[in-house]
Amino acid sequence: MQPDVKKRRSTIYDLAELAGVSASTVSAVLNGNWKERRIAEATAKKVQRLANTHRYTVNRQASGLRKSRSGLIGMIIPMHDNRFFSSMSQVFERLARERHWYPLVVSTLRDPALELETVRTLISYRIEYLVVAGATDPDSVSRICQAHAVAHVNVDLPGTKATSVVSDNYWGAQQLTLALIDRSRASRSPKRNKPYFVGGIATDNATRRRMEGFADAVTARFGGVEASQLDACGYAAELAESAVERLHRRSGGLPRALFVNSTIALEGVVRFLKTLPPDELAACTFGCYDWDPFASVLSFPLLMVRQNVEGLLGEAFRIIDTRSFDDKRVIEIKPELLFPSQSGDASTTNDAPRHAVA
Amino acid sequence: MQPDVKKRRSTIYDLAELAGVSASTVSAVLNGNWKERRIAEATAKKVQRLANTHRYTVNRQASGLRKSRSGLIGMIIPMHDNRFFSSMSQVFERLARERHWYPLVVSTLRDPALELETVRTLISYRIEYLVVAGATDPDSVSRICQAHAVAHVNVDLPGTKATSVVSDNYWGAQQLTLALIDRSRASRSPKRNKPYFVGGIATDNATRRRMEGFADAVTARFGGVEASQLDACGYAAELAESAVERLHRRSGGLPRALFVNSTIALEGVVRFLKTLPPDELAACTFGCYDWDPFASVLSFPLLMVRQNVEGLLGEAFRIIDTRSFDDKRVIEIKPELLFPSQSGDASTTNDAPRHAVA
DNA sequence: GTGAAAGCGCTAACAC
DNA sequence: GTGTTAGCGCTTTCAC
Repeated sequence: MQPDVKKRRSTIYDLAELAGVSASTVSAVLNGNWKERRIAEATAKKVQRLANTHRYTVNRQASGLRKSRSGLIGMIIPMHDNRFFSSMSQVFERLARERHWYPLVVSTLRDPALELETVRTLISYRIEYLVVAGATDPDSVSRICQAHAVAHVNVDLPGTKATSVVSDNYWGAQQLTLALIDRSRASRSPKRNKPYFVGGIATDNATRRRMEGFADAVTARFGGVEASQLDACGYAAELAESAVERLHRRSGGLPRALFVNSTIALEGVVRFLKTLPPDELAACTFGCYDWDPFASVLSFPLLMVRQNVEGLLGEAFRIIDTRSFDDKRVIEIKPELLFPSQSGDASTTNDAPRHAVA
Repeated sequence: MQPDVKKRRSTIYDLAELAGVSASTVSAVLNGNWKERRIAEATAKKVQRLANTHRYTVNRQASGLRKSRSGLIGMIIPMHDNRFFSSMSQVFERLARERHWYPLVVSTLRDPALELETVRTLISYRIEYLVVAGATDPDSVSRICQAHAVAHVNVDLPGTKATSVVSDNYWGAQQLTLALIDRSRASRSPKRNKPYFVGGIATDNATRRRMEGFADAVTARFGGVEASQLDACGYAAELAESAVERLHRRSGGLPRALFVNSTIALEGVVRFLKTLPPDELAACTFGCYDWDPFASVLSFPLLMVRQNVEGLLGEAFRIIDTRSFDDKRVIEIKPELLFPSQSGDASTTNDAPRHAVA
């Protein structure tokens, strides 16, 4: 098939024979510990030269087996095709490489069975650490890892059987809400003179914490909050679209401030807003608990909250570095609040479609 | 550290001892080939039970070493944090799993040195196949792979030393341009009565092919095209922003149709468009050679081209499946043209921020 | 119907 | 300054 292929990949034995030395000498040279073994520089040079010309690469299956170390660190995520998790992958790789570990990122599609199977396979490849990000069932993953003595950390979604690092959703929602209120203009209509929250699922931990942050911020500014101000209508764009349409109809206009609980919900909201006359939008201040570079070029100003991916994974690696796996604490990392002027800043760094550049 | 850990992971020898059989029997049972070996059903059952209770998992470093097979298939991409490549990862994983290969996706940050080092490391883990996606230097990667007899395919950016699968940029640009023209309204001003192309870098293969497609489509409809209609101003949003601003000033308004060469350029274009009165936008038909769900909720209709990720990788796997690595052909895959109504369809499936769901 | 033994490629303790 | 040797955990051939 492939041209120029050598029948067999060369091994340290091949090199040893060619160099007229033993395999252990070759091994020492190639592992860089030949000085301790006080191998002659000439021998070392000769072996290195041979390794280069014969394009030798160590077989890490073999060396890993021998050393009972693989050099691998794994991370499972629900999916690659998502802004948040793909930036997790990017940061994870960097942090792993800084530590001379080889990063393995695999998605599990929010399928509990695939999640466990994937973890088992990663373990069978003898990963040394595992980051469990956004898992549907972190505790089952923990059970498997514990049975195989694999150190691990939960990220984004907490579990009870390992240390977890999650976003501080309460704080983020509170800050976003306060900023929205402080930038909004009062309305003469009492129904419209208050902020509203839309999107998400009330039984989700994250949505619940955000609703709490929202409610507390509203109470701090207005002395109270009503149930009708929060509509955890689900994440789908269509649901958010009709939720805001309903709100608009009920209140006779847009409220003074609107807290949208995700970019996907925001898509629906924007679809509805497009049906309104532009000056109506000016009466309302908009915020989104999520970040998207494109959202910053919408026709109205938008406050956004961006999860602190560096912070989340930085903390996860700190736990790994210091081996404090068994605190079983939940560590919260504050997200960032982005104001309209800065919301698009980061977009230039990542999405340039240089993939099609020759 | 971790609680409940057993000091040593169990091996087939442990199971063999517990079951009172030999390691080879255990191996046969766990590999599912005990019927051929005519091992007693009772023995098999007993071994399987023991394997379960002791949470045995095969050591794939060891079995891979012995079988000289790893079960691993690798893919390198420039980065995870990008719509196109993250969806490549997603599709790649699915296609690999369908074939019972374990997928390894690693990013190389468009760093030629990291690219080669990553490939070498993947090879040292004994991947059996490699998909080289969007590489800066595919031919150097090919040389390494060939030296180690690793079968591989280029995707997105072509090379000369292995079969390549790329997007049909010419066709996509041509279709987008024709659709733009046919949906646009004539302008009384001659300067404005023609389509313009903005964004990208003229020396990039992809941009060049798109410019050719654009030019041919314009020529087909208008009988000719002028150099001033194409401005490969670069990918950055700011560059596209000022390019369109310039065009607008020069022509005394927007042209009848505008072809924007990437979503990042589109961001800049939108930023400029926001400075115009809304009715000016109605005079122009907009298209973007790239896809983003958020772009579909902009205040004006937008045609988009989406790369056919399934098609690209489907073809790459077909090449692997049929072992036709050495055609060294460049296979072109047609992208999809999305009209305003359908442009947002796919957004609901992927980006739901369920990552923060408990 | 099952076991013994060799060996995949490498590392590291020990020998000299 | 370098070689010998054992063994990591597994698969597979051959033996009985």
